[in-house]
Amino acid sequence: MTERGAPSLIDVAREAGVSTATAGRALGGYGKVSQRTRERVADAASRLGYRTNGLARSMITGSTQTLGVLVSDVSNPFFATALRGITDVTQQAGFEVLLSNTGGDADAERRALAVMSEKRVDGVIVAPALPSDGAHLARAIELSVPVVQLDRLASGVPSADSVTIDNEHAVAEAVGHLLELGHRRIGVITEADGDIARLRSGNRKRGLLPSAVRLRGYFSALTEAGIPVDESLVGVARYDRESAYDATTRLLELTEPPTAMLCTDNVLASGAYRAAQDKGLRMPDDLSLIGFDDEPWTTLVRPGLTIVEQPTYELGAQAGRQLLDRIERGPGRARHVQLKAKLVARDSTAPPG
Amino acid sequence: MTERGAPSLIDVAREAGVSTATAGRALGGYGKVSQRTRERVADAASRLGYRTNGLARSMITGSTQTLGVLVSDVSNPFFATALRGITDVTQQAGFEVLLSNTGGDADAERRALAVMSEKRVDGVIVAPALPSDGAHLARAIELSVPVVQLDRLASGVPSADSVTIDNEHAVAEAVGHLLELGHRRIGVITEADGDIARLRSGNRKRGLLPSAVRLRGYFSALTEAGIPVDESLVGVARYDRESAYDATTRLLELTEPPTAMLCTDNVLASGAYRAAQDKGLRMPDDLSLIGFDDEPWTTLVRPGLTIVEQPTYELGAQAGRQLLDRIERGPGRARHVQLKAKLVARDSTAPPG
DNA sequence: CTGAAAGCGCTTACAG
DNA sequence: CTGAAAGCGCTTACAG
Repeated sequence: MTERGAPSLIDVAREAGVSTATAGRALGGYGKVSQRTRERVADAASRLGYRTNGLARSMITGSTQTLGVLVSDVSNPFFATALRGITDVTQQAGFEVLLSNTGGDADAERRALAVMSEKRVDGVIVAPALPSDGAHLARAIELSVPVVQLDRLASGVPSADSVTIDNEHAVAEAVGHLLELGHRRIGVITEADGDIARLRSGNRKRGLLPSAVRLRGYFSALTEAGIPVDESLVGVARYDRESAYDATTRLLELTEPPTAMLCTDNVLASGAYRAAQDKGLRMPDDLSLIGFDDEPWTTLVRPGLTIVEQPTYELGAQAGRQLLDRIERGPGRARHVQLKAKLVARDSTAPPG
Repeated sequence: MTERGAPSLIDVAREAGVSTATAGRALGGYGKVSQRTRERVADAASRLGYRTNGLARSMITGSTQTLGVLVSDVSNPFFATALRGITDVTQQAGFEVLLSNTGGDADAERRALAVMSEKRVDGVIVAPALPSDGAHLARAIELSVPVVQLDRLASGVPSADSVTIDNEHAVAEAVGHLLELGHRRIGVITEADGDIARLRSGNRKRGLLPSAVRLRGYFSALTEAGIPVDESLVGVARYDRESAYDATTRLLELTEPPTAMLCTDNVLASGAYRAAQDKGLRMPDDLSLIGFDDEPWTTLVRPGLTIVEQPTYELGAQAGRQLLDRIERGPGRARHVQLKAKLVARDSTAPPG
């Protein structure tokens, strides 16, 4: 947008009768300028309708005051809320946010990261689409673009900061709640793909989607309670409502259906809730259900949904703070912040009927 | 992020044994280069780990391939979904999106617009926080930053394109639906502030928030049906669930309460729905309710909520297309696209009990 | 406090 | 097809 005849610092300097260096200092708030010339320059600038060219400035200062945010889908309430947390914190500090939707596609994420890097963002917050491969993130850090991971940890990026929730603990609490109520056949709806057997045996913290970490939490909570895991109670869905609906229906049609179910995510929970409704089940008598995330609908439905409440906004805000901090301090030992999620018991859970 | 020792085009050129002009042409995909040198330059670039400096490029080409988006709150599902529409269309065309939350504050919007303008965005999509004053938008257009208005029309910006829905028609349909069912005492929950009397008499299309336009639609639909407007049935709320809850409760406690209600927005609708539930009213027998926007919860609750369905994603996508188009074509007569909203009747509306 | 000059890293006419 | 030179609009040492 270098429009025809947009005034430059040269024009302002001439109008004010000073050098461009002085004009720049007066307008940019750096260096020393006398009160008088500052005013004279300001007047000249406003007379000419001068706007600083941020591109030129950034090229010299090495800072664009711009941050990149990479998520799979802003229209997902989880990311929308986290994003609000990010922007509130970073705008406050004078940074703008460049947003990219990856659609959960690792290649799209790589490309977007490259573009942001060419645009010289000062740092990046990313919810890695494919946590198992963080090579592109590691490369960004090498090029001295600070990276903060949000909601999930990629493997192969030892030096990237992160903000996540304690998923294992959160799920343990949820399963514990159901166990206390007396449930023994507890199902789970999850988008975790891949090899369940390996997931059960493994114990790495990185490289997994939250759904997978939560699924593992489910396995270990049951195991610790001495309840053998029944894989027919694991309903794997794609990441959408419809698929969760189908997976739930399948579980409910088992000859020995679960008396309670846990969903590893809010999108899946809404599909599951609907499926239970359509099946004609009364919650919590016929089925206890636990979802994730405290969205408005969870208290609007009857019964109100028992959920694992994530501090979603705070997750984003914290990621923003960490990135600002990292930009200020420069490279260093990675800091991993883990926020607590907590169970909010409502009316969709009760002892098995 | 001009990190120490990041290779520049000069380094690549030297490594490849060509001039920087040639290196630039080979890497940037402009001008003519022979196959052989193109390869040689590409090799040199990858050997050095070269990344184009987009800042320098933009300064010369006059284009940043970046668009600004200004909304009040990304965590509002309406804006989140519209934003997804915007980014899908514009990323596809090679543009990135700079996002700013104004919190509905006109000053914040002005500041954010100024910053984006300094960062030399190629254009801007904005849902004006204060439609009654579009002076800053007009100024942006003068500086040749194309502006597309989303969801609402500011006054004083004759040359800005826009994408909105036909609110008057949408509301007329909703009210018509209730009238057909036999309702005569129809309330409304709205965030429209200001002077209701003036709103009723006026007929300008610009300068109003969607809520206000919808409220006016409600007035005229009733008037056309020969039903006198009862201002005690107009529940004015701030823009949040709690306030909508209170406003709804107030209407329901009238000695002659409405038999049906319309909410001018999804946030307000969720507050109203809850209020009706808490009041112990059975919908639709005791009260018919209509909301806005087809959000997941509206089909999860019982009864399912009758709504005015906006093409939210498409609203954003269309705004994106229009902005791209405007950037390509340059200034010209403003184009105003109006999308249709449609009534989706579900179970929250029925004849008065 | 102020200015002349150099330079950030590219692309663009202009020649060849 | 390729190169030398100018220039985009700023900020930054370096002198004064």
